[in-house]
Amino acid sequence: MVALRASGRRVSAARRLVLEALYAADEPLSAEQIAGGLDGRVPRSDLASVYRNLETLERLGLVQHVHLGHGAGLYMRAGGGAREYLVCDSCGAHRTVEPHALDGVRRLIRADLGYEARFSHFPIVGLCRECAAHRGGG
Amino acid sequence: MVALRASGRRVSAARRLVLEALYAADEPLSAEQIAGGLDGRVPRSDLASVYRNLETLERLGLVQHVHLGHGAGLYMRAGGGAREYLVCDSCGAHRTVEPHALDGVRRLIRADLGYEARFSHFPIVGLCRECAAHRGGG
DNA sequence: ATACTTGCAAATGATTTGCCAGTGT
DNA sequence: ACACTGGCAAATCATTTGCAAGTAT
Repeated sequence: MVALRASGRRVSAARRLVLEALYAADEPLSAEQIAGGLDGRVPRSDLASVYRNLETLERLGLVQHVHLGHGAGLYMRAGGGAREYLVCDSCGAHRTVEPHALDGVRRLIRADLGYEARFSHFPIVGLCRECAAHRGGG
Repeated sequence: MVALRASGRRVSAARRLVLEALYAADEPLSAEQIAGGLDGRVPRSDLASVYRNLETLERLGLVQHVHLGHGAGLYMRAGGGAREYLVCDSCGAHRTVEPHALDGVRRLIRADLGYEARFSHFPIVGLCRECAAHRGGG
């Protein structure tokens, strides 16, 4: 909230709603879930406003989003609670890992390719151990 | 084409168009580019048909697609000519690498996380060497 | 001849934009 | 008071689907 005020933006009810939803969730949420419109509930904020606010908050570095597959983007708080994702191409399962679990991988990518890799926007896609065992290379 | 016939599908002009476009291109193409409708040209095949054919060809393993950012999916031939992608979050540049350039990374991911990673559907996103040098961690 | 395919139109899903009324500071 | 915001409707973009007519085998 401080960051919002500092940037000259206002702290409105709709923005509170977005931030509270993201801080309460232990999974990344779609814009529609954040609006409150899923599970047959009546949306507590307009979808368009949610998207606008997510964009604002993302620009301020308070929020980030991932694309786990072909569906809607999923939003989560940035910083402390952020996770990185692995999704299985075969069974569709997705699993989160703490950022430091990928530190070695990032280091190797930096050494091999000169890239400072982030796995926060797109997940690492592949075969999980079980599916790889069952189907081999795919 | 052989694979098409073998699967009971037909070899139509529209399918030839898709495959020829993908084999001729040295960059992955959007469905719209494949249809021929970009650059003010008149499409030579309907977009819906292109999408249907891309899906068919992808299911047969002849084609694959990537999402380099938020825009349309980009299609390329699978197998021999396929590349993997690195995109820079900061300058937007994207660069392709031969699949084996990521073998070491894949090996490490297998060892650390038990995943058989593929970087063919989503790129590795991060900061390229230049942007990392200019802006640090981001 | 028959099942697979196409083009065209309309539907869908996600996200964005225009506009005017409402509200935080 | 005034610029920033929210809600609502309509627009946009990428992709999918229904259907009748066309075509590869």
